[in-house]
This record gives sequence, structure tokens and C-alpha cells, in this order.
Amino acid sequence: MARKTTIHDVAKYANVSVTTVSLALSGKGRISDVTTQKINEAIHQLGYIRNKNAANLRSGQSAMIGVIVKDIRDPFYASIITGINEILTQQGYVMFLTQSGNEQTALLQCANSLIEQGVSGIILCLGELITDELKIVADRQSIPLIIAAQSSNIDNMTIVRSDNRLGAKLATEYLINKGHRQIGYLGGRMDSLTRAERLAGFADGLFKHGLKFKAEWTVSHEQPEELADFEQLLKLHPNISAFLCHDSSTTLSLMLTVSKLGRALGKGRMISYFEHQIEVFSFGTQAEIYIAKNLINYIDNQPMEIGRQAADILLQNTQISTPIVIKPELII
Amino acid sequence: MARKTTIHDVAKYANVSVTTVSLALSGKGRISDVTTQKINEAIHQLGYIRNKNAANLRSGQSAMIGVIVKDIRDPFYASIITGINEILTQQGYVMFLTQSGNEQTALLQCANSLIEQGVSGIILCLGELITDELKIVADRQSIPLIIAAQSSNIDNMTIVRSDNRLGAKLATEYLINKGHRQIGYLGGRMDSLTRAERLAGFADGLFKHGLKFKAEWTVSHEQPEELADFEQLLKLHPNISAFLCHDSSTTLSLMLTVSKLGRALGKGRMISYFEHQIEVFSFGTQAEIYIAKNLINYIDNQPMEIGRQAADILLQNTQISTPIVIKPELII
DNA sequence: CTGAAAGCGCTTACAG
DNA sequence: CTGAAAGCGCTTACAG
Repeated sequence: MARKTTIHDVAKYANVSVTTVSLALSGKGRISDVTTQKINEAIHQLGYIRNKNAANLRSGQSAMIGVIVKDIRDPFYASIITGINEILTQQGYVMFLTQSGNEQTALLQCANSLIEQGVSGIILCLGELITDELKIVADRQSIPLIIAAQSSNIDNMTIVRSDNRLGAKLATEYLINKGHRQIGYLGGRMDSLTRAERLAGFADGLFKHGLKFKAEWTVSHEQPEELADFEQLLKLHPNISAFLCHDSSTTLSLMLTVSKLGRALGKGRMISYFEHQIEVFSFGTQAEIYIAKNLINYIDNQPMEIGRQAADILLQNTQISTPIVIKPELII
Repeated sequence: MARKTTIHDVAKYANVSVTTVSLALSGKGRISDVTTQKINEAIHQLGYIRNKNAANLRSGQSAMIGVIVKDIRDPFYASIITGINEILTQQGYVMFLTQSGNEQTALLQCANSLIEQGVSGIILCLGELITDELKIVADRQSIPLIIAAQSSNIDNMTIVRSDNRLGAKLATEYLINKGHRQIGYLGGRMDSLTRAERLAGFADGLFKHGLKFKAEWTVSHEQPEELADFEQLLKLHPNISAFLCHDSSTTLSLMLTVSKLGRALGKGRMISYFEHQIEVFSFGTQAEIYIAKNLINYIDNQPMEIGRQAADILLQNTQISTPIVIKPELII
């Protein structure tokens, strides 16, 4: 291939000026139908593809959004990104994706790299990672930043997040309405903000129906001991008939434990095959496979919707100081 | 903020020419330590961030790679992308990510959008989607294309993929060596190439040990009936003592079925709590939660490695006609 | 090792 | 509705 075809080639081929071609391309000036036809024909014939680098440089705008995610393999983030992508594509934007991992320095490198590319905004999917330095860098370049998260206590930034508390409350009430009186909460790390919010919602639901929150019916997630802990809990409190599970992994562990003890997991519309049926309500995303199989009730935190809203707000360039809280959906 | 700081500001501040700054930035000319110091100081003081759009435009190069993925929520793809990202970041490249879904037109739009941005190569993670048109477009712009996939029968493009056949064979032999003689294969769609390759490997393993492949011990994945089908199979052939499962979703369905029938799932090092223990070997990625919990043996197709290799080859710009086949790893 | 200057491909007032 | 021309911020021969 010789030289790339440029807007000049198109102009010459279509017998118009470059201005006209440029205007037609961006849909700005009012160009006659005939001219538009000629230009399109030329573009097609020449296989012309517009050089956005040049366009961006000249116009000072970019239609590029950066996303920094801690780990795309986390289904919650994967869904957020799908939502972001949906809106960006729809609005003619493209997405730079960088993965930060847990390192603070890597995080800053990601941001720097995105800013060098000229993104006009950055969406952060970092869980509970600290973003103070990031904000300073972005502010200096006056690049808007927005956080998409499960939970957060950051208050000086625009943020879209889940309503963990409401989700837990609704699930708890569902279980209570089905007749469960002894309900436990399994999983999640002790220091997780998300877990704390959910426990609050769990308590909300219990209190509303005159039930008490019992710390001893709660097991946090300590990697190696989990299964043994669950087993002990089930043996110690055989009358617990339902559990809220922090995530799909916890749900699986519970399933294995229950099956090991010769009891069965139940769901409203499923038939029980064992005497002591235990009902589960899990937190999770649709992307998680066995949840998607329609076998377990779960609270969908709507990560795609979180992504969509975050992208929307960023593109509108509105500064919002109170968090946008996305309502969870009970999938029953 | 007034005007963005440019290379000229840096040059003025550091009392050198723009050439010198540019050279120092890209590490090309031999610049004295003193000068480099002055420049770095100026960059720091001014908060200068290089405009890559301008650099790309002028140099005709880009350090941007495009990725088109069918669905990031698929853990296999998510891991591939993590691998790609690792190499790109390491080499100073950035990644545009677009999600195509299943639509052919969306696919072309993604490609077009990436080319407009000036990517210097595109990695395709599209499963078994057809990419002929894509190739034509990319070729015309002389942009290298590379496929990262689970399986593939495309032969005119550079491709990095899993060795499904070997993985299935190794898993089968493992089960046989543990004493299993009646082994089934569950899950996967009938028309899946990946499934076909695995069945071939499954048969390889069986034949090698003088066992026969029995089609009736095989259930393909038909969404609504799966659980019932598994149950029927287990009842009809109670002597099947082990299964290869096509994916983690299938594994879960099997677990539920087994638990429902009052049997137990076993793994070498696990204790069996029921008389009829069934052993499972699943295909999957580390990202899949319950597999990661170390509860089930699985074949890791090394998607991150597939991503790494794909990125590596693309950056080296080498055309490779025979597929790069990544060896799977048995996680036991 | 450094400086002056051309030009990458586009957009955008400005004048017609 | 269209054209000539300046300039976005950088890189890169070229000459010193």
C-alpha cells in the first residue's frame, strides 16, 4: 500500500473542497444531497477511513472514554463494562480499557496512559481502592472522573453504585414472608463495606418483622476454613432454614455443605427431595453461571445498569454530588 | 484551566529546544543527563502530559491495539483480555476494547471504529463468528489481525487457541488411571467445534486404554432439559462413575443432580459421604468461582496465556500460518 | 548534542 | 452551499 487515502483524495475524487468533505463527514454544515452522494461514493471507492487522531488533534475533542478496572475477570465489573460499552458505542464513543490490579502505582500509570491518549473522561471500577491521587491528576487536566462501584464511602466524587442495603432488605423480607424465622448471613470479608451495607439491610428486614439480628448466625469469609465453618454453623443451629449468601462462591460452598449433611437446597418452585430443606438467597450477577441457570433466587445488583448510568452521566458531563444508587432486582 | 501545556512550554521552561524535549521524551537521541534532568523537572513543574494524538499523527505510528470481543462477561474472554492487557501494558501499548455481540454488522462497526482510531493491530475474540469481511477491511488498511480463541477452523489467519483435544485426552487418562472405566461426557452444544475437539480427545484417551466411546453416555446441552437429561442418564447408567463436564455450568447441573439422587461428588482428596461417589473433571477457567475454590478438578485452557501470546505475536508483527496451540493444564 | 522548520490529516473560522 | 488557508501538538530529517 502506498499512502493512506486522505480527505484531500476524497475531495479531489468527488470534485469538491476538503471543507465540504469534512463538513459532510461530521454532519455539521448543510451539504446538498447530491454532494453528499458524490462524497459517499468517493469514500466508498477509495476505501477512505477518517483519521481520528488528526480530527481529535485539530478539534481538541475526542470521543474517547477511558475505563480503569481492577480486574475484568470479576463478573460484576465485566457486566459494568458491558453496560458502559453499550452507551459509548451508541453515542459514537470508543473505550480505552486498562486494568490496574491492586497496585497504587499501576493505577496512576493507567490514568496517565489514558490522559496521554486524550480521553475526555474516565470511569473508575476499582472497588474500594483509594483514588485520591488519581483525582488530583485528573483535576489538573480537567478530565471528569466518575466511579462505578458496588459500594462506596467516597463523597467528593460523582459515583454510581448498588443499593446493597435495599437489596438485602428485600431479600430478607422475601424469606420472612415465605415463613422463615431463622435466617443466617454467609460470606463476605469482615472489612468489606458492601458486606456491612448488606448486613444493615438484613437487619432492617428482620427488625421490620420483629425478628432479631443474631451475630452467631453469621459467618464471614475466611478463605481456608469456610466449608468447615458452614458445616459447624448448620450443625450448631439446625433450625436455621434460610441463608443470605454474600456471593455465588459462598452459595456454592453452602450447597456443598448442605449436600454433604444430607439436606437439600430448596427454592420456592422446586420440589424438595430431603426433609430439611434450606432456602438460599444469593447476591450475584446474571453472568454467574449457575445463577443464570435459574436454580437459585438471587439479588441482581444490576451492574450493567450501573455501567450505563455511569457512562451516561459522564457523557452529559454533569457533576453530581449525591451518589446515584441503582435499585437492585430480586430474581425469583 | 487555560491552554494545555505543550512541548513548547516544556522547552521554554527547561531552556532547550522542542527537538531536545521530543527526543528526550521518546528516548531516541542521546541527550545529556543534565538536559534530561532539566526537562524532567520542567515536565513535573508544568504538569505536562504528552499529546499522543499529535505524536501518532506525525509519526504515523500508534502504540494502540484494538480488541473486539463477543462478550466480556464470558470468563474465558475476560481472562484472554487480562492476558492481552498484561503484555500491552508491559510494552507501552494501550488497548481499545469493543464488544460486538453476535451481530455481523456490529462486528464491522467495531472494526471500523478501531481503524479510525488508528490502531496498529486488532485481536479478535469472537468464538466461532465469521470474520471474512473483517479480514478484507483490515487487509485493505494493512492492519494485522490475529485471532484468540478456544477452537477454530479458520486457516488463512494467524490464530492462537486452546488444545481442546489434548486437554480432554489428559483428563480422560487421569480418570482412567484412577480406576474409572465408565466415563461420560456432559454439556456443550451439538454444533460446537470446541465440543467436537474435546470429544475427539476424550475418545483418544479411552482408546489408548482399550475402552470404547459410547455415544449414549454423552449428553449435549439443550437449555431447558439439561437437569432432567442428566438425571435420566444417571439412573439409566448407574455404573458411570466419572464425567467430563463441558463447562462449569454443566458441572453445577451435575452436582445438583447428583445431590438430588442422594449420591456424592468426589474428588481424589475429598472424603466421600455417600456410597456412590461420582468424580467430575470440568473444563473451565480459574476465574470461575467454585472451580477456584479448589473443590473440583478441572482443565485450565490457559486463556490468559492465549491472550499473552496473541498480543506478543501481534506486537512482533509476525505472520504465522499454523495455529499456535496453547497446552492446557490439569488442575488437580 | 541542539535548533529552526516542514508537515502529519484534519477542522474551522472566514470570505464568498 | 463551497473554497483557501491557518493551525492543533507533535516528530523528524537537516544543518549546525
